[in-house]
Amino acid sequence: MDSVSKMDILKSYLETKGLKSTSQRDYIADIFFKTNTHISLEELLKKVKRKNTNIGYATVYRTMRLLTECGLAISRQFGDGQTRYENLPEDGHHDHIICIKCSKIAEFQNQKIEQLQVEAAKKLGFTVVNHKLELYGYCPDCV
Amino acid sequence: MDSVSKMDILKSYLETKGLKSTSQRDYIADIFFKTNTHISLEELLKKVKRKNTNIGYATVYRTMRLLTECGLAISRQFGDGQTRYENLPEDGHHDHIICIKCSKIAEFQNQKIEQLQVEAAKKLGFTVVNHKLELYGYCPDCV
DNA sequence: ATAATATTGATTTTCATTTTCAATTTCAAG
DNA sequence: CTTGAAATTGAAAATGAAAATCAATATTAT
Repeated sequence: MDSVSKMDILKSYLETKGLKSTSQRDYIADIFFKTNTHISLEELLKKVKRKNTNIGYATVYRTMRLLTECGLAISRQFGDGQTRYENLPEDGHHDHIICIKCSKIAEFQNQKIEQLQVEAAKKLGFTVVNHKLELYGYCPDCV
Repeated sequence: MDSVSKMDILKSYLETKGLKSTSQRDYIADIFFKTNTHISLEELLKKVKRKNTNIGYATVYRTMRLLTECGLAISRQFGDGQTRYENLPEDGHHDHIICIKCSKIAEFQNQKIEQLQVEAAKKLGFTVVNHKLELYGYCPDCV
């Protein structure tokens, strides 16, 4: 199972840093690994509190920093003043389109674009490993 | 001259919004259009104050919001807690491909990709104003 | 020139993030 | 199974960039 191996990566990271394993960290990480969106700390805390009322904001904050440090989470800022954390997608890649007025984020996939990227890179002698594509504009509500 | 036409775009935008043209806005925009980096408000304010001590932080802030709204600036957050503004490149748009080994940066343009982006956005009801595309991979020397 | 309206800039407010600290928990060694 | 050093927790306070406020000022159409 995927979340198991992610948990193992976390455990290894803690060990090498001389940090301790705690029920709070495990719980927060487990919830996060099951998310599929760009989740903010508030949102994650809310999810966590549903079953575990005692966990505080600071612990979620610190756990997400750890996950980011060991590469299990990607912290992103889309311009709405909130840091959001992205769980590593198990399968495919997606790109983002961000509203420059209300900061709404939509995702899309386009195989043709990915293919053209590889071709454009090849023309310059580059081999593409990874990419980041963000479109900025107006969402349907803000046009 | 390019900065003239950018200034024209700004002027048109102000007009359609019923906003007024002021010496501060013109001055800030002019300075910004000459930048080549990802500049923060603090940095821009500092540049602006060199010749025009009376302009305040708030005005720079508001001017950059305007420039962002009309697509003349791109606001970015790299994770250091500061918003930075990127000036649109003078000679049309280009994307970047970055070598993950030696950090060499090459630029490319691809009209077809841009077109597909607009289409992908339209499917979601978005109107694209600008975009950021970064490819990461190996350059010819590092393959 | 006037009046209506927008802008300015110093300041304050807001709010997400980060730090602090006393109480608690973990874990390796005895 | 203890013990104790060291890390963790969570509530609360501090931080600081971004956004809002407001009286004074500037702009623009008439």
